[in-house]
Amino acid sequence: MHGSFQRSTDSTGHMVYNELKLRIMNLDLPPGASLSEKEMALAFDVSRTPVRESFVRLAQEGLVHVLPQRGTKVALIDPAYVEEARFMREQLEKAVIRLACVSFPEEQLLQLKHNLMLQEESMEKHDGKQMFELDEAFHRTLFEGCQKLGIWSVMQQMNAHLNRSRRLWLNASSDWRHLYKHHQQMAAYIEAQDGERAEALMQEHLSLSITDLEVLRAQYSEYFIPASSEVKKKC
Amino acid sequence: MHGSFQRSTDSTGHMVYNELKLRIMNLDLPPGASLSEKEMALAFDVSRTPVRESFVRLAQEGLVHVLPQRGTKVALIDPAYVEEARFMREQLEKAVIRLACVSFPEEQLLQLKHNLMLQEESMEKHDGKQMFELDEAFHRTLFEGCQKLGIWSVMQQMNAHLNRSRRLWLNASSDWRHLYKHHQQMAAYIEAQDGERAEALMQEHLSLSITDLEVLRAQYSEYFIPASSEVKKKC
DNA sequence: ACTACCATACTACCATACAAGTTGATGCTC
DNA sequence: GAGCATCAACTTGTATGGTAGTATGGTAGT
Repeated sequence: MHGSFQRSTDSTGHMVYNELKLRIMNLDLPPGASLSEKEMALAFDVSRTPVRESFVRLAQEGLVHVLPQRGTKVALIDPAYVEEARFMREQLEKAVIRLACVSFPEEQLLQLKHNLMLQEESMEKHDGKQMFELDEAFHRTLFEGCQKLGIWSVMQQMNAHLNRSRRLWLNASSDWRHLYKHHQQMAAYIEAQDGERAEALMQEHLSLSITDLEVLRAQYSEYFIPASSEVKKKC
Repeated sequence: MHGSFQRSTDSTGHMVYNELKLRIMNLDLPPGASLSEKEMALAFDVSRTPVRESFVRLAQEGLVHVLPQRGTKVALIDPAYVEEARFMREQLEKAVIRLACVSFPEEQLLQLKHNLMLQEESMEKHDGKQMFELDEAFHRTLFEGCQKLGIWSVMQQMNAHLNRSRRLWLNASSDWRHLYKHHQQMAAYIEAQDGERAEALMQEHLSLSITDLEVLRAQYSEYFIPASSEVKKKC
């Protein structure tokens, strides 16, 4: 899904797409930033065509908004979508970890444990960026072990809003050790096949994702869509 | 999401995209069918550029597969994805109808009842196509009432595989009256705020989606990805 | 009859040129 | 000076030509 099956580095178009997506998710291209086909074409030293292609892809994922004859902007973070994404993850991850507690392949279990080791290292180095990526990888492995990678893929799309706000959150302070302990215990519950406790833990774990959303909205107001109900979302 | 916020009929590219997507979901363009930028450009009497754009969009949604320098084909239905989509819908729709039983706007409730009336009419006319669309609209309204339309949108992407197989199913025989009764009872449970029964009913309702999947696979084998584990999916 | 090879007719990909619309500033009119 | 028209500098949208890679079918050689 999402073209993920195709080599991502094949064509120029895919390279530009991957690069832009990376920058957007890293907030290197902040929400609301103006893009331009021509400008990007110059920066990447390619023609407008592959750049335009990547814009189409990104627009399809809701990461940018193309305003005909007016310009292309990085999509603002929509608080409504952030909550929806959190809700979606909660339901799906609870169901998945329950499956994992019934049966989970050895290979992915080892991968989880290896991931946990790397998380320890990252915490010691206070490497927030890597910690974020390991967190992603951990949850992804859960879906992989349950043969639900397709669901993970489409979830990532809605996560575009949630993850960017989490990215802001980690810039502030984040209690990584707390999340790490959760992950560690999840792996233990899976091995012990304790679905009940695992599901409850997952719910608690994901609740932390947006606890401080209102704080973030106040601090980085220019990155979010105004809550006003009369303002259309397509800005 | 999915560019749904933009006028769908504005540019030539969007028109081509919408038209192709419609034909694919209606199985008018069957799984495995070969497309061609040039051919489509001639058929729609436009240049290759907007056609190419639409291919990129469709590829991003997993509806077509673009093989560089080889051609573009309508994606085969992946049985694994069909099951994943069913699982995903089950989890999310169960959660949503539970929310609906706590609080549900009057406007959407009326919409549900109106939809049910139309379903009766369609059944009398034995109009399977319209019945299918009304079914879609019914479930969509549930999400709308719970302010979870974003989730509905991304779910539609994974549903591309599930819905096409359901489309095959309705070509055979389908017990629409059974599904209608389910829908009717759901509305009743929502009004009575009986979340427990509503969730159970939803689970039963969605289980019917793929009961005969194996039969379909046998009957329309050329539309599905071979189950063989050694064959790569990217064909 | 069979195989290796090569020409041809496709394909998607990229670059470029042109068209159409929006925005904002500038200068003119009142 | 305030307001309006006009124009210039952007933007994305579309059309087209050329390029490289692939599959196919016919042909020459065995």
